[in-house]
Amino acid sequence: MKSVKTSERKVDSHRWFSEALDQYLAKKHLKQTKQRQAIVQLFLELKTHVSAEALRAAAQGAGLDVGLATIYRTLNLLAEAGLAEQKQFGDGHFVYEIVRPGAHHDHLICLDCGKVLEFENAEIERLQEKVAALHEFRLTSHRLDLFGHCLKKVCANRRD
Amino acid sequence: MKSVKTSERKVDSHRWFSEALDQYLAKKHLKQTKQRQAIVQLFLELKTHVSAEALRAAAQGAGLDVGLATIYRTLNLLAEAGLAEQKQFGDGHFVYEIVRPGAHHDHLICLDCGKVLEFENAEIERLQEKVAALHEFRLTSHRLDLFGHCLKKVCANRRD
DNA sequence: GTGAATGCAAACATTTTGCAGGGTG
DNA sequence: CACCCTGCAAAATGTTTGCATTCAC
Repeated sequence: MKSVKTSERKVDSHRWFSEALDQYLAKKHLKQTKQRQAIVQLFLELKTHVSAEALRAAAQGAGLDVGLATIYRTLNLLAEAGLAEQKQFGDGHFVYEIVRPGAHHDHLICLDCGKVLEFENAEIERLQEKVAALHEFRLTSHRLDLFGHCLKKVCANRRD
Repeated sequence: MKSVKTSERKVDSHRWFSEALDQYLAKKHLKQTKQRQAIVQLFLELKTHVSAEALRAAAQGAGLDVGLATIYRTLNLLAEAGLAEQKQFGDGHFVYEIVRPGAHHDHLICLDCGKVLEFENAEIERLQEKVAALHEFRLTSHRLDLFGHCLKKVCANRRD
């Protein structure tokens, strides 16, 4: 069994996404376009908590000129396809995040440097189900954000 | 030891809030006004997850004509004073909630009828601290929202 | 009487929508 | 060649701000 080259493996790690998208587009009789591909590509590269503005900036940096409206439309499309999730942290604007099937995580946010770490905790999730059952709820999703200060030296604006 | 009358007890249950606000206003050399008192009163009566719009409607229902700007300014004042918290559930607009000292709770939100239940779970909070410690974070706050469908008959739009 | 609060309207920031023209299946 | 997609600009939404007037201390 031979190992694949790094460049190929990187492509592979995104392939499932493109395939899932193609499938969705076909099912809905929607079309593949240059802009859509570019946005998706950039979205996959930036990979975490991307805002529409950040994507537009990235697109311009890559020499592409994509309208903001198209970016919003594409992100909403991805959200409808279940491939991305719209989130909002403290302030009032949206960021988008790739949804990997079966992979859920929560967030740990540094109030000093704005860094966002992801974590998973099965026990917390189990307790959430317990709480929901107690109140006669059937859970479909949840959001858990922990806010605080990261104590590492790397924090750009640490207060000590 | 005599029991107080219900009406008195209700006033009492809000008194700490008004006193804390008075104290804050005095400290900051700010003023007490008719509108501020009215908004705070309505806020306390509506008590959970109030939007600026809802407060304006309540004010109009009570015969008062308060500008939306004043409502926003008052709510932001309460937030600065640490007496209210600005939150956002799924959609992109703010709701405000009274902060009782030392009383924290999380939310259970029905996606069908929009109802919001509050709950507390000490064990989940303990696990959060554990997660934070693991990543070298000092927590200052958190947000946990559970989304789902309430299974009770009372849900206005239940899907079954 | 000084400085803060109000109401209105205009400004703002972010996201959505309508429309004419261009591109994809 | 039908229909979707794009880009632009205008609209919509929710919140904030500037300014003249009114009000609380």
